[in-house]
Amino acid sequence: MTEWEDIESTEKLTEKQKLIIQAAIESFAEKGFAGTSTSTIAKKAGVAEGTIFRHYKTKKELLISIVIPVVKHFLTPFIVRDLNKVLDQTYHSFEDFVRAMFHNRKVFIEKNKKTIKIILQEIPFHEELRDIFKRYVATEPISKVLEIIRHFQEKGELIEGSPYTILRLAASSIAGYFIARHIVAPEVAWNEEEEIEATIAFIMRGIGS
Amino acid sequence: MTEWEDIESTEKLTEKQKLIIQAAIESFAEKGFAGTSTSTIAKKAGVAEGTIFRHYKTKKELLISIVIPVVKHFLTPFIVRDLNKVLDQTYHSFEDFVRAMFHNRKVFIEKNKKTIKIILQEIPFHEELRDIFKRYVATEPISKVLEIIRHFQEKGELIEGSPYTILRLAASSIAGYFIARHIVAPEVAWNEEEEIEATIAFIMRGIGS
DNA sequence: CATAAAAATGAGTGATTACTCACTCTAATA
DNA sequence: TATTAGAGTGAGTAATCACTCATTTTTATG
Repeated sequence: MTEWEDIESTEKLTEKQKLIIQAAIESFAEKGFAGTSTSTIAKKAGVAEGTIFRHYKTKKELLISIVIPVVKHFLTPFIVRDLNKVLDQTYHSFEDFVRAMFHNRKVFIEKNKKTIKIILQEIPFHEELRDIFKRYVATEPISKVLEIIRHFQEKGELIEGSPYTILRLAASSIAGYFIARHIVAPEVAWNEEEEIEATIAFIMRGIGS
Repeated sequence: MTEWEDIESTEKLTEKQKLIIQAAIESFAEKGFAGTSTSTIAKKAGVAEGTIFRHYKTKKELLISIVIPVVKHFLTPFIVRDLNKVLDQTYHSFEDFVRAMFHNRKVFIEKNKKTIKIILQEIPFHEELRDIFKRYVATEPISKVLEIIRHFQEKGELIEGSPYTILRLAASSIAGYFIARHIVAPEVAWNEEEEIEATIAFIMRGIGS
C-alpha cells in the first residue's frame, strides 16, 4: 500500500506526515512535481495545507525527503555484499551474479515503482536530485560492478574490452526490461520469468566468451 | 542552430513564430513544460506574450506543434523504405539493416536532441502526446520491424523466439547507447564509432544464430 | 500612395501558486 | 489538575500563472 514506510520504518513520522508523503508520491508520479500544487497534496492527504509546511520547509524539501531513501537503498547495500559473494565464489559465474541482481532488484523496483518513476521524471530538473544520485549510485556501486566485470574478464568468462562498455550494454538490457515492463507496455500480459531469462541469455551471449 | 526548421520548412511561419518555437524548445527542454511560463518564453523570444497566443490557442498547443513533426519523422519514413531494402536484398543481413538504421537515426537524433528530450520528459503527463506517439511510432513502424525480424528468422540468421522479445532486446541496446551518450554521460569523451560497433556486435551475438 | 488584412503588442483579467502566521488542539509530564 | 511543547489549522499574502482584447504596427496589393 504505502510504498514508503518499510524503508525508513525507524524514523518516527506523524500519522498526518505519512498521509502527506503517500499523497505526494501519488501526485508527483501522476502529474509531475511542477504540475502538482501543495493544496492538491493537502486535499488528497486530508490535512491542512499549513501542516505540510510544518514538516517540510519547502515543496522541494518534501520531494527530496521522498526520493532520498529509495535512491540510498537502490544499489548501495547490495552491490557491496554481492561483490563479496563474487570474490568468495558464492557466485560461480557472471551469469549467477546477473541473475541474482535481477531478481533481487526486481522486488525493490516493483515495491517502489512510483517513487522510481518520480526520480526518473524529475532528475533532469533538480540539481539536488542529480547530486543524490551521483552520491549513492553513480560512484561506489558502479566502481564495484566494474570490479566484478574485471574479475570475470580475468577468469576468461567475459569478452575483453572496456568494462564501461560491457556495463553499459548489460545495464541497458536490464533497464530495458523494466522500462518495457512497467512504462512502455504495462498493460500487456507478460510472461515475466521467460522474458527475464531471455534477457539474461541475451546479455550472456553478447558479452560472454 | 534551429533544431526545427529543416523538418517542416515548407510551412510558412512568421519570423516571430520561429523565435517563439526556438525559445519554447530551449525552455521546455531545460525546465520542463509545467516549469516554463509563457511569459518566460515570450521574453526569451523577444516578443510580446500576446503574440504566442495569436499563433497558438493554448500553451499545450504550442508544445504539440513542436513535438508532432519530430515524432512523425522519427521512424515512419525510414522503416518503410528499409523494409523494401530488406525484401529486395539491398541489405544482405540483419546486421546491415541494424547498422544502417543506427547511423541514419543517429543524425536525426542529434539534430533534434532537445525536442526528443522534451518528448521523453512530457510523454507521461500528456495523453495527446501518447496518442501521437502511438500513431506514428508504436503501430506501423513497429509492425514493419517485426516483419523484418521474422524475415531474418526464416533465413536462419536470427535466433527463434518471440519477435517482440528480440525487438525489445535490440531496441534497449540501441536506446541505451543514445541515453548513455546524451543523457547519462554527455560530458564524457566518447569514441562514438567504436561504441556503436561494440553495440551492434553485442546485439548480433545476442540474437544472431 | 491608399487601403485592408494580418501580425504584433502590452496592459489587464481572475484564478492559482507556494508559503506565512496567529491561533487552537492534543497528549504527556509534574 | 495545571503546564507546556509540538502538531495541526486555515484564512491571508504577494507573486505568478495562462490567457484576453482593444489598439497599434507591419506587410502585401491595387
